[in-house]
Amino acid sequence: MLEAKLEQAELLKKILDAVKELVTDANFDCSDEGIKLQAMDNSHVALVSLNLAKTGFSEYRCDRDMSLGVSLASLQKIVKCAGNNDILTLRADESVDVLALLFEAKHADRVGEYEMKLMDIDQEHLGIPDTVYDAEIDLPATEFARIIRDLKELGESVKIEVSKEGVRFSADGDIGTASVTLKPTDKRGRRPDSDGEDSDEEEEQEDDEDDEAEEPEPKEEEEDEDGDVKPQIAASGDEDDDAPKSKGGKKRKAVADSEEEDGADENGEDEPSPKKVKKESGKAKPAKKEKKKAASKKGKASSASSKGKATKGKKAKSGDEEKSMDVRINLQQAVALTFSIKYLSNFAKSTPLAERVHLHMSNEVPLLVEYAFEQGHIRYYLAPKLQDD
Amino acid sequence: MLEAKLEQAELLKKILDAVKELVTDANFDCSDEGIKLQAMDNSHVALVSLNLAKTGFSEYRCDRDMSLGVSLASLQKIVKCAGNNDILTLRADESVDVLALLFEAKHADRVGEYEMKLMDIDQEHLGIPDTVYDAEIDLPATEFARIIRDLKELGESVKIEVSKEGVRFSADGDIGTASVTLKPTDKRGRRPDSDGEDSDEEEEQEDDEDDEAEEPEPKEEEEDEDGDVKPQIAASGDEDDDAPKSKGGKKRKAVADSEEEDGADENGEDEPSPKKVKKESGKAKPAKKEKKKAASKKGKASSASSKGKATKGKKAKSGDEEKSMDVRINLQQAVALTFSIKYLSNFAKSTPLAERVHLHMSNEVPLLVEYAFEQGHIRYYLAPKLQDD
DNA sequence: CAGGGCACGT
DNA sequence: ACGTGCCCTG
Repeated sequence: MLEAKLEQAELLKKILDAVKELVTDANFDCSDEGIKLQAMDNSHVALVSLNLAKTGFSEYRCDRDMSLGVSLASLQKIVKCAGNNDILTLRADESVDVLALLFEAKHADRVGEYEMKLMDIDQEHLGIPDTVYDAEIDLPATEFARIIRDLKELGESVKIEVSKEGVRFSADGDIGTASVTLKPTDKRGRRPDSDGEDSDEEEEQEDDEDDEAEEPEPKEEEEDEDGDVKPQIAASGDEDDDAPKSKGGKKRKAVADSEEEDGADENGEDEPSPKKVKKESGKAKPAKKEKKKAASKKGKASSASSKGKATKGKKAKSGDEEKSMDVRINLQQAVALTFSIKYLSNFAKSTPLAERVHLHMSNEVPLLVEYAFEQGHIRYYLAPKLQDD
Repeated sequence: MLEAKLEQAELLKKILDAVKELVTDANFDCSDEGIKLQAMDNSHVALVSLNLAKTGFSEYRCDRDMSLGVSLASLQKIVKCAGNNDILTLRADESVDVLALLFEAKHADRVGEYEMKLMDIDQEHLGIPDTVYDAEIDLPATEFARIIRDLKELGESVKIEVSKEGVRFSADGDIGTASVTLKPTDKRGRRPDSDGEDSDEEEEQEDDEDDEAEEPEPKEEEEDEDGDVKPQIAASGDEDDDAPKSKGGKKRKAVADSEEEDGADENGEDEPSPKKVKKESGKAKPAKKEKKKAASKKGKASSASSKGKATKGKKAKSGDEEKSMDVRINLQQAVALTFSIKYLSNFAKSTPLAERVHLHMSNEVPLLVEYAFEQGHIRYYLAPKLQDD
């Protein structure tokens, strides 16, 4: 029996928008860790890996591992029936032949119940090799999307070159050549913008304990970002992509942290309670509600924007890194790889899911493009083209 | 070697939007005067003449005249990769087989470098005959666009009739007939602020100072407007690029005259126009405020205003008249001509480039439609249809 | 001014 | 699916 409650149906909408063109049918693998989806794209060139952590749900229960074979198009049709701010509950029983979806408007008095037939999909669960990446680039997702969109006009392949000086995306085609160069923002983790906001909140220390102090370090905030994070990121990219083991501090903090803290503060409330209100002031999740009214019309927005501000309380750094326009490059070794723009363009459809995107590259190895969000992440892998000239 | 820097990439975007449907490939003729483009439209019916003055660039250098054969579609693709506010630099070396474009975001750290292959286009450089136009109409570009757009729905041809009373655009087709009449705004530039939309040509009875009686002014203004003001309208069309030859002759009235007047305003008048001075003062004072308000509401406004000073550097008043919603008609002789709406509709794509458009007409002679902006202008020429019934 | 949503049309 | 135009918001 699976029962998972998502506070905002919008998340699922965005995920489906992001992935549906790459993958039309896939298994949602549910375990007590959360829900994962892993699949090759239809042309078997790229790999998509979605992870929704248990902690990303306001309620989560999965008695037994189960694989739900879903037609993404069908699921999308149904999910579109939910309001962006509806509370979405997924439910499946042992039979695994049907997925029930429940949409509840926040103000109640409107309930949608849907059932979707499931299908059998034989899933080739390919392990993703552990890789230590030579270059990691952390940039605004919109910037990445823009570059890819632009270059797509001129050619079919992008060459991505990373060096100390910056990242250079280039393409050429019939009409000419193009290149866009991004210079890294100041090396240090310093964020140029006003981090003042985050200060207002409570314990930044808290995260330490969550982290398990795997990395003993004094000034975690900036450090982890620039310094120690990269190995972790790579590590987390292993086959089960988010193995609970030694996950990167950064992600964990952003997600688990907030959740746990939530519970801690209020003694593990799973559901909305009056007290929550108080917490909300500081919390990320709550903030969304506020947003909602504003967002109601727009439909989108809330998550990302609220994140930046609302999240700040906890990991100041996490909030910051999410919102800034910085370009960060972490480089072990210069890298130059060529990829099919078409796929990158598809990956970029995940832009609405996160403020920033992380590119991980090593020569000769598939590129990893990651969009991390509060409840989990989407990762894409794409093998480079051979001719890197 | 050509190197030209445009402060706002947006200008080039707009130009390409405006022209690309009429002309798909054309030579950009670069000289130390600036950059010009002249071409027949694809069906060889209309003529397009673009002029970007050297002074329109924040930096301009052209050692040697050169003709860059450009595919406008390709150029547009590339220019779309620039942000509207990016600084755009065009560069071409002697080889003239490639045009380099550099886009720099104002805040830096993002640089786009593009190269476009050039082509050989044998250009028939047709001289544009000097013409003294019998009728000149100066009206808001949006108004013109609106009329053309509306009439296009009903027929394929527009008849444009200009008389003392105003301009009348009419068309007819299967479903019926249509006509829009614009009455010239009150002589001295009075403008009713209350005009609702551009759509309706308001037949204001504002002959008097209805707007703001606050300004009691001598009648002479009106007359002089009628009498000698028209030259001013012409004046806004700067010295002509298109027909550099013998402007002296017939053109003198429309063009040369205006030039002189320019000077006249500043110092002494070359030609008798005693009232002129007075007129200016009159104009300047009363209506100004109102107009401004109206313009702001429209939203576009500002940009073109600069033209006034850049182009002519005349009085402040000129700036004012540029942004107003006034319709000015300068008439030597009544004119009635018929044109293909399709072309006018294409010309109207230049609307984003300027607040106002100037129509110059004489019987039996091609219509000249001009959009003047800070950095230069675009002119279109279109021969009338024969049946002027 | 830029970005994002939305409805539209190709 | 994608590009476009329009409107609104930050």
